Amino acid sequence: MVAQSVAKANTLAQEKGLDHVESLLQEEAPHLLEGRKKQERREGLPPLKNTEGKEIVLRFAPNPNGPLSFGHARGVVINGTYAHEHKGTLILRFDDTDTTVKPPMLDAYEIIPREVEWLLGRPADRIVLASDRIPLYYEHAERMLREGFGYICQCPADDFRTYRETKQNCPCRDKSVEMNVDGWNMMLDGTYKPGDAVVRVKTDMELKNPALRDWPALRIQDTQKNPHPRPEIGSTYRVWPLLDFQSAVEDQLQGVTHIVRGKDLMDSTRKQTLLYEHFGWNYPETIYWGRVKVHEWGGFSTSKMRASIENGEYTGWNDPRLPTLQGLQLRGIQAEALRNFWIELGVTQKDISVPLATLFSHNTKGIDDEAPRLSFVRNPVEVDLHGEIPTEIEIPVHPNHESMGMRKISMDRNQIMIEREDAQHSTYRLKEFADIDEGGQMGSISRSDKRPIIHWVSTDSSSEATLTLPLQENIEHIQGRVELHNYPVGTIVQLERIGYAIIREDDFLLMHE
RNA sequence: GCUCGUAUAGUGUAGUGGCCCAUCAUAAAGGACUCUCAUUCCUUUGACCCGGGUUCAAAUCCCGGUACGAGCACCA
Repeated sequence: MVAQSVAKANTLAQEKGLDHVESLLQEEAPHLLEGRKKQERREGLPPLKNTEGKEIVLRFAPNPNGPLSFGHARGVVINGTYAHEHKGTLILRFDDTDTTVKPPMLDAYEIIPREVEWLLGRPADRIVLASDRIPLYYEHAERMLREGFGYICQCPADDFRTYRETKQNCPCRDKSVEMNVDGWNMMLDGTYKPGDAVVRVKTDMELKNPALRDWPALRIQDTQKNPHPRPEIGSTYRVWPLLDFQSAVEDQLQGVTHIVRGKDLMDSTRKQTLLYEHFGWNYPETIYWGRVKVHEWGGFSTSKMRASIENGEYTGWNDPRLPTLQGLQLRGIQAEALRNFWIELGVTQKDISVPLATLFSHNTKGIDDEAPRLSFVRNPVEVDLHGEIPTEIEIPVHPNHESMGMRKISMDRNQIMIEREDAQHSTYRLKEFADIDEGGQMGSISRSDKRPIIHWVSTDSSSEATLTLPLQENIEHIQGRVELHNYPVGTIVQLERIGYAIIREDDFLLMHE
């Protein structure tokens, strides 16, 4: 029956078109047509679930062990954009609870908020430092012990690994509340040394996912040897929460409603959800993104970069070869380009690899209209001109915007410089000036044929200059001549037929084509 | 090994059972405009991982395979 009617409808649609069927339906059963509107392509970020009737709170939580990098920008942009779209709150939280493996960098506490503001065009709504909130985490740890869903484990890490793998309960698991409280105090007062004891969350050793079995929540660090870099914290605390515990408790304390994080933290979500169940809390709505690799950059990590900078491989965090926000900023990448780039990639869980060209194309859109044109001649060759050479030539600053005025070029010496490669041509046209015939003989002022158009500088109106190309591993410097200008350092210009570049103290830094 | 996740044009992305011989961007190729290899505009090329199943109907749901990635740290 159904099959027959559907077949009939389909033939009808094929013969007379879909519109015909629709009009028939319109007459016979208009209610079926509702909600059948052609779906528009979704723009921007996927909608957040579960947003009704509450103030939306998101957070971006980096380890302040260095300035922000390209990858961090995703966290800032996605969380910041969601917060903005929902008129909600963006928290910038420093997860600075490790003083040994990835110790925080003091400067980062100042730098990161500025970088977030640059990237979003507005500051984070609230800044939270985990290291300021240790007593709060202690309170929750104690509650965990008193209510029996946490315990002090004194097994060596290796032993516990075996228990986890073989689904055996660790002997410490059955300690009484009193023993656990005693153990906790011994962790706090220094009786236990780093490695002697940890606080674990009691989950279930039979859990299918080994990562979730009685996971560690707090441990002891030697803060005499490795003090926290913040002077006000220093060696104050010996017991420190691990990420999963600190983050989970802090999200609850801050009223975080939505978490957007990398899918490498999926098991963290599960661990933390188990903890939330113990506490009787509701875990925030969580979405994930996959790994992003940039084709041109290998695997940089903050700690690796820090080491490479310290041993002199790079000039600093703002080295243009580095995928740091500072490096990118120095290369003339606009915050808006970064925002558009990350929003376009969205929040899929796919692991992706993107070419830098995608970022550059966003950047070009933002800078082209305002970038004055300038001629830079690489490997210059002198050419003496003959004929009736005007003493001054005017060229527009920007071909699409007359309002940006003219560049005046003085030709007193009748000598120009062109690129060695262009000098191969026997005849050519000097852009915005005149045709040149063999031997530097000046020809027609108006364009007379299809000879190649090349850029050039007047020897009088140009100066020595260096163009710097930041490549993957090394930096290339090209000597040349640039036409005289008085743009300040930091101006983004377009070097004709080369690409966009940013003016620095001593050179031009090529950004991209 | 155990556990979890993802698979749509070269690269990203839209799509949640009929609107889809599949969207948009970027890249590539060609063209228009232009005294730049820029900008802008136009055109073309190009994809649902494989195999089963469910269904009248599958990119979409289910199962299996394959590939890739992640977690199993007293790092974040």
